[in-house]
Amino acid sequence: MPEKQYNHNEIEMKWHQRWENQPLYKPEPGTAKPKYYVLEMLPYPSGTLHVGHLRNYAIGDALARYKWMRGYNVLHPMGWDAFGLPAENAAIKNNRHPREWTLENIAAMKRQHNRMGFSYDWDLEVSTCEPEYYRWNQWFFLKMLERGIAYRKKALVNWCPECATVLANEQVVDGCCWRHESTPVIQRELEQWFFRITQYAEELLADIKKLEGGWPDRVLAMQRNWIGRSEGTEVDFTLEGTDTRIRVFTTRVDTIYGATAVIVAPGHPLVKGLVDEAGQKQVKEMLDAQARKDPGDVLKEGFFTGHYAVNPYSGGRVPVWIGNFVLMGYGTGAIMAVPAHDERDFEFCTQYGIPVVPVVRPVEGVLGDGSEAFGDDGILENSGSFSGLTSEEARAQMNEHAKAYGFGEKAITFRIKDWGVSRQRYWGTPIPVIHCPNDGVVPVPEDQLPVRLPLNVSITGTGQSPLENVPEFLNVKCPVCGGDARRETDTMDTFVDSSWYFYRYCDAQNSSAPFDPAKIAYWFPIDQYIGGVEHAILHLIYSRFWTKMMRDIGVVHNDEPVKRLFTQGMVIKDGAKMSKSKGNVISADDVIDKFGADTGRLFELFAAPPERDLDWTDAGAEGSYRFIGRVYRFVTRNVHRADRTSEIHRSDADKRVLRKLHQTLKKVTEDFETRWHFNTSIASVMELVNELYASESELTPPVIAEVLEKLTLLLGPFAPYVAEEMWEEMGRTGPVFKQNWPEFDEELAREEGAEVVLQVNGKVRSKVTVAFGTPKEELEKAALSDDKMLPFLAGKQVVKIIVVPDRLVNVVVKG
RNA sequence: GCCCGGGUGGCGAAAUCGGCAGACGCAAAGGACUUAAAAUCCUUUUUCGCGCAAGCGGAGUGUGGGUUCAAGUCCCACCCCGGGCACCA
Repeated sequence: MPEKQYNHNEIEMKWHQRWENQPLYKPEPGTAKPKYYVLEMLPYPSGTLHVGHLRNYAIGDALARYKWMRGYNVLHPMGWDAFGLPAENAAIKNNRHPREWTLENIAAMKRQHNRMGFSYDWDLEVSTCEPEYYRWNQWFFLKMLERGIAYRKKALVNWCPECATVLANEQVVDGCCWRHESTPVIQRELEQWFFRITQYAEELLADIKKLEGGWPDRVLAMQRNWIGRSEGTEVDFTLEGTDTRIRVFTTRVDTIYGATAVIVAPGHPLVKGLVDEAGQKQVKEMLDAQARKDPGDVLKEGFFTGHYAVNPYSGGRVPVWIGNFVLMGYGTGAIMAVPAHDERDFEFCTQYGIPVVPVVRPVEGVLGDGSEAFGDDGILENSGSFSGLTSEEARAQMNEHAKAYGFGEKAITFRIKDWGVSRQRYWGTPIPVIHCPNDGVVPVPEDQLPVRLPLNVSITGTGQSPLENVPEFLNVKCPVCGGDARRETDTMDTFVDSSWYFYRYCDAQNSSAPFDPAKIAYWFPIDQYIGGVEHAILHLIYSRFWTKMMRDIGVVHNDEPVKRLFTQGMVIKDGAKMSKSKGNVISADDVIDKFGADTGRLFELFAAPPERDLDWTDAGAEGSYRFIGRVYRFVTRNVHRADRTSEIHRSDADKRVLRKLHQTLKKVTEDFETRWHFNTSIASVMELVNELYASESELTPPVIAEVLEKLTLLLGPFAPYVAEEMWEEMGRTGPVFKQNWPEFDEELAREEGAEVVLQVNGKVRSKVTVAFGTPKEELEKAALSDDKMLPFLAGKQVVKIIVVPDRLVNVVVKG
């Protein structure tokens, strides 16, 4: 029978058409099978998928298919995050309504994903731009409002002039908006909605322990860093001649006798009362400069207020300064300056002639001899009754002291701040409250949810929320008093959407609750989440918070949403990250047209281990294409020879091929179970195919039958279209991923004999093949009498012989 | 500055527990098939030295030390690249 040439288009279109519009598989809740929830991070519908996305899904889908073949009950859903800004921008540009634009793009992306051959259950599709999704965002909002987790306050917030909206701290990158990397963020004082994520800071930090092993260390380190817990002391300095207290936060209360100034942030509430008009001006300039947060070194600047404060421990009198390097958003917004023991304070104080007073002597050395290092602990001196204590003892005692005398206490400070969720955009879930002149902030009653976005809105991109201009939306009756009231026009950050979308997947059609808790209890936590590292402190910290919040509300029972996280590497082109501005984006569509989805997927798994960055090269992809063609031709020209029932004794080639086959099965299975180094899995399948080509003519029918079947199953998770086609060529029916994963036979996989390396002083000189388990003495004897070994042993004294059975003999000689 | 990764042929990489460094692929060169080209198949390919050759020998995993019979792998110090955080008191 002649071989068939591999034509990716023909094969993929045929199966694509058969599979389209029907779920490839459906999860079966309630079976005895173990469950496996695998999920890739969801894309937003910009309409272009590139090979970076393809890689993300290729990893997830290979895993889903493998788990399915291993008999797991797999949940592998897909949905769409309707990111606000791209939708709004595109809508403005194309003069379209954002929601229409989004839905259209979602449809296009769905077709693309289908064409890539991914095994999603499309009945579970969730789009976060749908009113039904808004409903449950709003429902959660109201629950949080009841519990004080959602609250409103006037605050200095980050504002991106380009987006014309507020940004969360997590969305400010190098002082600029995360979407507009060259637009500096400015500070504005606005009335805003927040989620009290700080209430969970302690737990978010502590529970990182539960994620260790399942999440990459890098991500956990970033989260720890971001949460930024530090233990210290809050101490009140009294403003001289008044009762006013200036509270400072320090982690080094043991150095307080060396405090030679109190420095407050320019944004500190006390500043107004401390400085004159000229000073106010300076403060304002400082604030603006601080808001720009220019990356790099900012010069420390400040000025003396003319006031003094009293150190509660020493009774000493220190000047009160205003300093641009003190941040209102951290600690208490005021510090004590200890120039002898803090590098930053030193820099500031020496500049303005503020004295430097060392009070902690290093364990070795004399105080004031220059040996005291800035940050180091030591022994206290010149510190009143605390002198002589170690820094650690002193901190403990001084904390007690402050508490006893009522001027301070031990304090824990976090770097993470509450999550500002207000956005002045059209897009996003409307915040479900009403402002009434009589009743204040009134929640929208639950039975009136969802508050929908109006469709007759004009998107101008001028910066003001477009909702302000829609009277039908804006003007409502107060649910309490029935009088005229105003609807809230802020919408929620779309990171709210992505914080819990994976819960909704478990019960996507539920119209009476966000989801059925019983279904969550079955599927959660997510067994494997796959995505880019760029969400380490955005999406991944928000969704951890959201899970804990939902647990406290009582709708879920798990503490963490994701058991294992995998962060795949980026796809690089010509040494640079793909981006539109560089013009080096490889679109997934182009790859599929040229090489096919199978080749694209296979190459991306083969070219590098999945966690590492990977260089896209067309030449490399061609190699994977050739490989698929090589397999396909082998299968089609040999399929007629396959005969499982014929009884022919095995040739040497049979034995070789069977051994290689079972070694490959073992290797691929182990890679799936442990490391996910699919590059080596695929390399071993290539080795198998090379062996098949070398032995082709000598193979007997039963071995051909076994090898064709198992080779096809092996390729199923990586190249599903061609696997399906070959399965059909073999006269088999039913989707490949519904077959059982082929088990390997340890006996067949074993080499006939052990190849033992013979070394002299650690250098390989010869090799011998022996039966497995050959005793040490015999190996020694073989080594000492081996032809190639003899020249290196002649005239030398044998000092020692190391024997590792079945592996190696090392003869150590001297002289 | 602090915290994570990483550094191996011309290139992407492999070596999973301290035991043959460079699997597999790309690129390159040569050959077979072909009127020819493409496609395909086969061979060679870390590097240096010796040899007509099969082969033989030396060096080699960022640098310098160390542990060990044996180090890409473990320990110490350093250099370089990538990423994250950074007046966080």
